[in-house]
Order: sequence, then structure tokens, then C-alpha cells
Amino acid sequence: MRLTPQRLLILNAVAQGEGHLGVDEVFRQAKESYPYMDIATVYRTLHLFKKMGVVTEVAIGDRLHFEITDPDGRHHHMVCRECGGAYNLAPDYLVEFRETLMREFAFEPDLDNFTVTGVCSACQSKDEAKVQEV
Amino acid sequence: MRLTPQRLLILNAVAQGEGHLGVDEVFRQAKESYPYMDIATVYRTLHLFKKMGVVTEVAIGDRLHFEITDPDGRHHHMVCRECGGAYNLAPDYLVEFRETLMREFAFEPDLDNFTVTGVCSACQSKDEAKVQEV
DNA sequence: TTAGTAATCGCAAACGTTTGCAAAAACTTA
DNA sequence: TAAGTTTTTGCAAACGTTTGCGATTACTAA
Repeated sequence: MRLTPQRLLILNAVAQGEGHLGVDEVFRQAKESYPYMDIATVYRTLHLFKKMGVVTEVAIGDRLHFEITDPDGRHHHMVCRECGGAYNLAPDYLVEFRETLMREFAFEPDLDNFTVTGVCSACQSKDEAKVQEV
Repeated sequence: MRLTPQRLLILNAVAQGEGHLGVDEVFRQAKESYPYMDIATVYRTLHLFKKMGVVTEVAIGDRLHFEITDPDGRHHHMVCRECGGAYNLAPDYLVEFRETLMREFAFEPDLDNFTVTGVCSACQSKDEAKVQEV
């Protein structure tokens, strides 16, 4: 594994973003410092970082986002299917789920990159309002 | 909503497959009976069926698969990241998780199309064997 | 029936992502 | 240093999926 200039730029881009960044944002930011930067390099590097655990992937809708892996204890994500918002989820909520899967099925879940989609409370209220409109 | 011939063919293709089918398989099978069938129609129809609850989506690796929604009680999926195998997961294992998310965050998770990735027991054994080889 | 409206289709182009490959860069060993 | 090996890059093409649009099909109401 080599820490090339391209990889450093990509790491910086993700690190400087607050929370998760879309791949296009990482690409654009890295390209500012190094115009030859290629989108394929960005994808390859982000996947490498993910495999190393440096970076965590969050699938929002059908696009990939990335963030620096939380240094003090990993966290997971709840992504709202309506507004696209991503909320953090402390790992405690999943330990039991994980233990059950391992005990019952010997299935080791990938909980570092775990995301559950759904509807956040704000969008639930909005939806109710809409129903009443009609 | 209209139940067009195209939609019927797509529904049949999914229904006749055992377990989940890749989009390409659905497409190929539907095209046999109706050669003008378009891949865009397949995607649009599958998403429609998913929204209606007729069909359940299972993301395997980075490809979409679909199956008829289990009539006697929905089930969820565990997908192995190494072999791509998909195992069913009874809903009981998730009721508590769901209740926690709703109680603590008022977040309503999408558990009809819920998939957790990880490594199945077979692939875990294989991995151990590989480590010992080296 | 007809005219008008709405839903759906097939096609083509676009999008986000991945892959193959040859060239370049970085390591290794002597 | 130089020669040989490995890793990484940039480019281009491919892949799976989504979208825009005009044409077609199916409904609705007179």
C-alpha cells in the first residue's frame, strides 16, 4: 500500500467535509489541487480506504457517500428515504442484533458500513400533513 | 395503475423464478414472450411493484434482485459479501430492533426490503482455511 | 363513436460506477 | 546506480440503472 499524493488529496477531501460527502464532491475538491485527478482513482481509493477501515460508506438513495470512520467508537446510519438525510446510530443498538445473527446462523454481519433506510420523524409529520391536505 | 401485458410478463418472470432473480434474468425471460420488451420497462415495472409491495428488492453486491413478496409473513435477507448467497431471515429477529428505532428516534425503518450484508458461515470456514494455507 | 386526457411504452441518451489496459511511478535488490 | 518487479495512475470503454421524450395505448366523458 502506497500513500500517493492522489490518495492523500482524497483523504483530505473526505476529512475536511463535515459528515458524509458524495463521491462527486470528493472528486471536485481533490481536482482543485491536482487537475489530472481521475474519477476512477477516487472510486478505487475510497474503496481501498473503506476496506482498510479508514473511511465508512453510507449509501444515500442510490449514490455512495463516504466519511472518515468515527475515531471514538464506530457508528451506523439511518438514512431517510424521503429527504435523504442521514442520522447517526450508536453501535449499542446493534450489538444484540449482531449477537443473534452469529448465534443462530453463524452469520457475521458487516456492521461497519451498516445503514438502515426508512422515514425520519420530520418526514413522517410532513406525510401526515399531506394526507390531510387531500 | 394499469396491468398491461408487459407488466404481466414481468410479474410472471419474477413469480416463476425460485427465490430472487437478477434484473437481467427477468428481462431475458420476459423478452422471450415479447421481443419488443425494453430493459427500461423492466426497471420501471419492478420499482412500481416494489412500491406496491408485490415484489421485494434484494441488493446483492451492487446489483438489484427481486422476488415475489413472501405471502405468509415477510422475511428479510442476509447476503454474503464473499459468495453472493442470500439467506432468508425471519421477521421476528427485527421486531425489537424496529421498536427501538421508533421509540428512541421516531425513525420508521423500511424493513420490507431490509438486507444485511456480511459473511456466511461457509465462507468464514473457507477464509480460515486460506489463512492456514499461508 | 368520437375527442380529449392520462398512463405507459420503446428508444436513446445520460448518469454513477467499475474494469481493462498500457504508461508511469515507486519500491527492491544487487 | 541500474535492472527488474510491483503498484498505481489516467484514459477509455463498459456495465447496470435512470431519465426525457415523442409515440402509442388505454381509459373517460360527451
